[in-house]
Amino acid sequence: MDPDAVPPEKQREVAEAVRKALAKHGYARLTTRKIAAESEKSEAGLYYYYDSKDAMIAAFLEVAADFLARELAAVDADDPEARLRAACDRLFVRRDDEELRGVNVAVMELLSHAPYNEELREPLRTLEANTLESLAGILREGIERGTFRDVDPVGTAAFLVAAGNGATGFHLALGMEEGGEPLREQVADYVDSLLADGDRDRD
Amino acid sequence: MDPDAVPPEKQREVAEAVRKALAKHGYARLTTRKIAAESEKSEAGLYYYYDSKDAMIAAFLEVAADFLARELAAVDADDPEARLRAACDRLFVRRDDEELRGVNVAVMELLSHAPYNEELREPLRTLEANTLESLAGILREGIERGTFRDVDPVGTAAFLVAAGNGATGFHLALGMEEGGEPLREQVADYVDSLLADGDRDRD
DNA sequence: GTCTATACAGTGATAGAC
DNA sequence: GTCTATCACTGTATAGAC
Repeated sequence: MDPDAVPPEKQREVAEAVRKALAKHGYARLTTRKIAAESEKSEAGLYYYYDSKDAMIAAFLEVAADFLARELAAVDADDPEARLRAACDRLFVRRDDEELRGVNVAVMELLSHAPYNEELREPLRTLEANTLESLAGILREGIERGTFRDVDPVGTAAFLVAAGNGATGFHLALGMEEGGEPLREQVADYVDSLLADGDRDRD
Repeated sequence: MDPDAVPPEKQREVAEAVRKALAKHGYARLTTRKIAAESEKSEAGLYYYYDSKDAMIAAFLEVAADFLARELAAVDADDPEARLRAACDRLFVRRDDEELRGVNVAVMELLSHAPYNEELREPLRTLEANTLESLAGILREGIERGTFRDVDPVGTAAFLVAAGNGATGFHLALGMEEGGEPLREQVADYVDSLLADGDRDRD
């Protein structure tokens, strides 16, 4: 079936099953059987809506991207500095947040496999590009208002996204505890370094 | 066979075959047949030295960790700032470096799968811990000498490692071009922000 | 639409010849 | 030590009943 023809309710169901299966087994060990086990449907039932396993995963990525975009957009502070800090807070996922943790690690595994899987590459790019653009937008506004120094908004946003993704691998996937609760201090420090000179207070 | 009993020459051969196979197919699609195809041996030949596919991958990780550790230690500048910049240069792999690119993306994929694979977790932790300790050592020395501000060496090193890993996923695996050649400007800027106040020059 | 049953290819790993 | 042949199993995807 054409992915766009799948009823939204069914897409959400499949995406949720894929999410649970990924959190339990990881992408490299993901099978259609395991997806079905997390769903109300049988394997064949899943194939009624999706033509392949990859299509099911792509459906999950689409839902995840929407979710993340909504979360980043929901920060309603007016101050660009506060908005950037809130966005970072969301990007650097806490160890105890079971659900986000599973999703973020799964996205990292899919992302690392993107060079070998054309079908998943585009949805992953979209997800990352959304996040990047959210941060870049906040930075752009802050630069205009004089809150931030005159940095490259997109490059700086990319640096933060990369650090967030890497922290997911380092702290959540590998379980490395170095640097305490995922780099919150370092991120705060980095955001400090972006502030316009007048606004900066460092001890 | 006990992994420690494998002759070093044979381990290097298998590790090299695993590296090539990973670069071509990624971890999720890695098979013992594909490893054998990149080696001079047959599948059964590989099993003479290693008891399982995971053991072959662990052998690759061990070799990769040694290689990376040697490269980071080889930076022979005396100045901590120069050493940190050289280490970052190595951590943020360039798009055109085919070989390192393959290795780094492969390590990222394995790392993201670590929660689901006990056998690979420890070698991966060792690899990352080595890198972390290299950077932390440089930072510690620089702080003592007054080159760097009094930051947390391990936390700061973790932030840099995370950013480097994330950049691998973002730029090398996904092929996102945002921020130009993998974040070199942003990294340089971040290192600037670590310099002790007296040493800093910003425009 | 959803199921059970199944086709058919490929998987990790082993046996046994050389 | 290294090979060819092979095993038992699991993988994705489809057929056809309901």
